[in-house]
Amino acid sequence: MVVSKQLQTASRLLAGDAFDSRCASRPIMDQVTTRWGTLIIAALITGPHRFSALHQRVGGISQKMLSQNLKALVRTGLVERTVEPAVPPQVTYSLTELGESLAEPLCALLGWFGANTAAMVAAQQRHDALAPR
Amino acid sequence: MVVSKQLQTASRLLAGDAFDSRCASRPIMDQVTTRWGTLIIAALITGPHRFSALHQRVGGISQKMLSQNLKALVRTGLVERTVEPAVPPQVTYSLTELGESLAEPLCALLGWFGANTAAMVAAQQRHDALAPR
DNA sequence: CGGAATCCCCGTGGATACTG
DNA sequence: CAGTATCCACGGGGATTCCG
Repeated sequence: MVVSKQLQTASRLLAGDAFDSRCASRPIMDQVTTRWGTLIIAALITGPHRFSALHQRVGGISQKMLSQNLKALVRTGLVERTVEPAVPPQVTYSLTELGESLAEPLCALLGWFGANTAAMVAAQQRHDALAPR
Repeated sequence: MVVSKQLQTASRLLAGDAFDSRCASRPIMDQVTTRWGTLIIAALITGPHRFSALHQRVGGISQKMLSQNLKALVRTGLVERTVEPAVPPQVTYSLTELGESLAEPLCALLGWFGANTAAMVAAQQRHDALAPR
């Protein structure tokens, strides 16, 4: 494979990092790559969203998980929370610069999933057919 | 932002997909982006690995989780399991072509984490300093 | 509207021990 | 060596209710 060349170098950069269980990136990675983190970031790419807008957009998430994840993302500096004093209260979430820079590779990943999900589902079915029960 | 242009189009491709809670990609994404999935794939980029090698390399993972994740990844068609008849038994795991194509965007993401973890940790500390307790 | 708080359940995931 | 099996604890995460 041609790609493996670049990939090997890329992975070596991480060898002493991400694979170490006591690495600082672990908890952060967990937070972002967790089920909802990815989708929330992705949802914010198109621009600022209000709480309820996100709630609808992400689909399937509970308010609890949404607010929880948002808080964590704000803390990590990926998302910015903006409160506009008004009645009723109006809160807007948007990506910080850091968050936008994350969105790039993240989008690539999501794009890959969009393109290859069908193949993977097929693989699963093939696999299940061979190993009944 | 200049990037937001491309990102918007990219995310729109997913709008009807990944954000729908009943989308087929959800469970698969969960499986890959789960805590260990990412690292296992990444570990396999440098080439085939045996079970125990992976166990050491990933660092912090239990055999249970490793074998469990590997089984799932094999089922999804991302990883191939090769048994060489020998005593003692010798099993090797390697990426399939599909798995390698996934590794590309995944590596980009891991690379981003490697480069930006420091900034995020700093952001967290800043945040925590402001909100005592 | 945008959450915080409480309750509760079930799955994830670790430790340990056993098998082929 | 490469797993599988069993037990068990913790916390992720959903539903509901209440607050500013």
